[in-house]
Amino acid sequence: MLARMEPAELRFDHGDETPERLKAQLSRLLGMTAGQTQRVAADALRAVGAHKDHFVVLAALAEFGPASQAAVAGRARVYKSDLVAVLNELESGGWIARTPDPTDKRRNIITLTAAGEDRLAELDRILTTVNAHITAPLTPEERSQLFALLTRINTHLSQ
Amino acid sequence: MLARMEPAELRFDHGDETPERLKAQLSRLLGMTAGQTQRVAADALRAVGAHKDHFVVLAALAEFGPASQAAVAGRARVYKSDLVAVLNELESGGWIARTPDPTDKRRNIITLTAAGEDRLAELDRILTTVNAHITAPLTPEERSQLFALLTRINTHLSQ
DNA sequence: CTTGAATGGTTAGTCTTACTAACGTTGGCT
DNA sequence: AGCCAACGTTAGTAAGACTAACCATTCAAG
Repeated sequence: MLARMEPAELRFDHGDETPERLKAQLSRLLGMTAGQTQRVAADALRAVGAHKDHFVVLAALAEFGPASQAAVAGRARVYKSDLVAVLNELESGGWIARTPDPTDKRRNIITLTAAGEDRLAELDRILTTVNAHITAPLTPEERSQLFALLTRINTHLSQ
Repeated sequence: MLARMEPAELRFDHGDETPERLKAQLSRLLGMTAGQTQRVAADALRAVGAHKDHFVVLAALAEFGPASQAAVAGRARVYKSDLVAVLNELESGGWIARTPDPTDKRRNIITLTAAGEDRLAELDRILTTVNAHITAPLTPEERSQLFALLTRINTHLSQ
């Protein structure tokens, strides 16, 4: 039969081999497709030594300016405990600077460096390509349809 | 500010607090929405002491009949190493039986019990409810639209 | 036949990601 | 002065996805 076990293809439908009940589950289709896209995105970012938190944190800094780690954590939706490692990596890449806040000694001020802006542009470009690849089989209208449908579900499930 | 850190709301758009660049990423929207639905599904299943592999394995047995663990692993898309624990749980619930195959001493034959059919029906009912809840804000046409769009992407990303 | 390769079930372990808890320092409030 | 909350940091948990290796058995090829 087919008992090979490579990294698990996230193909939703394997035809005769897939139980019909599974083919009825939207949450399964959604999960597997999300898994595919995250794999593509993660691979593309890993190829340049980054991962998604790098992008998210750099974007938050670029759009809102220098901020404390707590503020960045809130905007980037990254746990403050996990942010520490991310900032360490970004700092050793020279993409951000971490300086103590003179007006509040508990805080660090995180600032995006010039190199950091370049890095963000690079990651942004990579992810734009990824998104284009993902939605390749869809027309522009279908893409915004999909975006709108997912947004409505997301909003709904956020109460 | 908003530095609260409960289980991370997977809301895609937090308005002013969300960097625009993130709002452009379909893969992020997809991932967060999938995360929401999986959380809802997992919670509902956990409430009756199950998780998604239980459903998937029971469904494979119901639709394809008794089979070896290897065959079940292939159909349910569960790693054979992880299947062991799943079958242990299902067995101690009385939902499946694991008997040695007389014609091939390497194999076990997994059969669904009558109680297992009931269990499958229960889990199926739960997940149907979950899917209805997830897609509550959509019209029936929109649901099949979403299903079709995701299917096309999924197929495309499976090569 | 016999021997080597492949299969089946199992155990163990890795890696990653999401998430929680606690701690020392500092600051705001009264 | 005293207390509580916020800040950054460290450590650790829990679950999921995945790999590797093992033994018993079966299969295929010479």
